Amino acid sequence: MPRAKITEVAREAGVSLSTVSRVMNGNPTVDAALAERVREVAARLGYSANPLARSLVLGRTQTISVVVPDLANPTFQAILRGLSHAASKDGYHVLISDTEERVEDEQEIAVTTRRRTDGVILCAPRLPQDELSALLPAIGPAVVINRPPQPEVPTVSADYGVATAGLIAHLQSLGHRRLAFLSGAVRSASGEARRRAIAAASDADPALEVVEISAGVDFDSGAAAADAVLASGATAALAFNDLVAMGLLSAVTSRGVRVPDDLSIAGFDDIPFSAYTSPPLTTASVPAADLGERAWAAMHALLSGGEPETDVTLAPQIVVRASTAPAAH
Amino acid sequence: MPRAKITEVAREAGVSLSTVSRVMNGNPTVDAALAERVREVAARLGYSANPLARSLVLGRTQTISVVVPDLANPTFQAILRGLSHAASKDGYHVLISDTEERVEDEQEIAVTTRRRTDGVILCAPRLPQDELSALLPAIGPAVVINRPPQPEVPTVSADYGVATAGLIAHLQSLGHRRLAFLSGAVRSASGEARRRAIAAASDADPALEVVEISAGVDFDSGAAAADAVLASGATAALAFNDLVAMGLLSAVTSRGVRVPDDLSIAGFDDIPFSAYTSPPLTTASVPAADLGERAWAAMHALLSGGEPETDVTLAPQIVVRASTAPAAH
DNA sequence: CTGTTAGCGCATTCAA
DNA sequence: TTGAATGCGCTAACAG
Repeated sequence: MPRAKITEVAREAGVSLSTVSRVMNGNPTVDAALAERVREVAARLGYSANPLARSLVLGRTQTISVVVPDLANPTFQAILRGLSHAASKDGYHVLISDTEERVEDEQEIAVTTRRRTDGVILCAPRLPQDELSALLPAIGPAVVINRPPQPEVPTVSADYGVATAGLIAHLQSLGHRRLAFLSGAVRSASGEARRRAIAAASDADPALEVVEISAGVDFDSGAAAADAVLASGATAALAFNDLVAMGLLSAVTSRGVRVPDDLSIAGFDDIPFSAYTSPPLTTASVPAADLGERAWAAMHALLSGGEPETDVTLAPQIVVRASTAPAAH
Repeated sequence: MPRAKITEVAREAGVSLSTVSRVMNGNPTVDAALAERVREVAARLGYSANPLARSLVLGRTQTISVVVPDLANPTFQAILRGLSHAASKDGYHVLISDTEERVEDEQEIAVTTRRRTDGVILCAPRLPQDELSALLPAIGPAVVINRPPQPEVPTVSADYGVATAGLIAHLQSLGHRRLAFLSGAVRSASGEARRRAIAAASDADPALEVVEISAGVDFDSGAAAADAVLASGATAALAFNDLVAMGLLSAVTSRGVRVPDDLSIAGFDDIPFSAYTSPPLTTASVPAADLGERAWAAMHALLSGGEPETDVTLAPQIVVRASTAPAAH
């Protein structure tokens, strides 16, 4: 597919290539008739400027990078979808990088991908803060998703703290006093937020007991934690996310434990299927697609010299479904 | 982040920029000692070649485009994941375009994104064949997913025909004689394959009756078709995909119909959640991530002058779970 | 083996 | 208003 170049259009239209360039970029300082002729020729030749050459000379690519830790995770899928949708509405393209949970590669991947784009939107929940701090200046403009506020860099996050508090309050109102918390990824940012909220709730109500059980972030690790949850004597479990909750739900059910009669289970995220488990899952609904959209909005502001909102926080909504019920006495 | 350029490295190392270029590209015709010095300086300055400039001069970007109709669809998510993983292993980046089901924009989106990359992998199940034929030459190298074999262009597909046949055979062996088929997207390629397989099965067994009920491709359209399915008198339903099956399952269950006792339901795809509905869904498991990987393999071959497999077909596997059972007498 | 030169395709000074 | 140069940063002929 040999595409027409600007010189051919210029020659065909009998003008210089600068004139063609001006016309194509809508520069009004071109004689109307001439401009029309150029447009005609360009249309006839199917010409449009080579984006690569344009990128090189203009110093911008109209493309941004999105770095996610795991494309298999429904939450990141939703973030990506919201992001992609919003960016394309503004005429931007999206280059995607899946780090596949290799935290040790995250920095290099981010830096590498950044060189091909105008900025990076980073989902790196497990990257240590000091490394993040070191990375950010190297990849700016950047927007960070689901991390605490960062200096100089806009942040867009769901508030896992209030989500946790809300879920705990819900469980307490149901009479639960002993909770199992399936902590997910070690040292993840949102994990810390959950932990702090739990500590606060414990402080506020001495009758509340929360036993932390370490688990992973996916379905299987939820299932694997079933015995530990059952052994803990908790009447309700707070899972790190819906995937974990579903794994736990599946595993305890197959052990003959009835949910929510014998054990209440709540998750985080409200991924698409959470409404259709049996019983449907009580969860804190994280507006992931919105997160993606807001992240783009911040990036767009950065890219166009505007003032981005610095630290956007979206409050998850507690969605009570059927996996939580009053504590058995 | 002003990055070091090749001229600075050259100056700093006291050599010409071509020497630096040679060293950076591993050209062996450079004196070992000199090369070492250059590498040292490059490392010290944190230099690496600007990919944009490289792309312009080399005529390749090390990036490919993936065009999907809907990023919210688990199947395309899985394809994308497999693709992204495979491509990144080969040092390629992935630019993603979600056409958001706007078939009328698919061609322009594909052409536009193609200009920024070295090729496009196209998921466009609903694009009419004549438009596809017209599009393909304009975006080559291209690989097409889930469409019939195309001239000149490698194709990677799941065989929805054998999947349909397998599911029907399964249902027949269970004693079902009257099936409801929830046809999904009008004029989709895989839809045609399903339809042909149904026709073949009907021809082969006159006792088999299949009533086609038109529905969409998502959960809601499955739910919306519930009444029609129930009214059809079918003892089993074949849904266009798992999403539709789940919608149907949910809706009929809430109407007091027991699945699978009163009605058997089967889907297509085996999306991650299909194993966890209640009852778990019988479905034809489409290896979506593999599809993505194979599509990349074909593209990679195209890009490196190799011979791609022309028409890869992956056979879905019938996964019998609990949503199908013997027909009630 | 190394340096010089010429583009890749375009936007943008600067003159005219 | 238009055209002729210059350069974005790099690779690859071509000489030496």
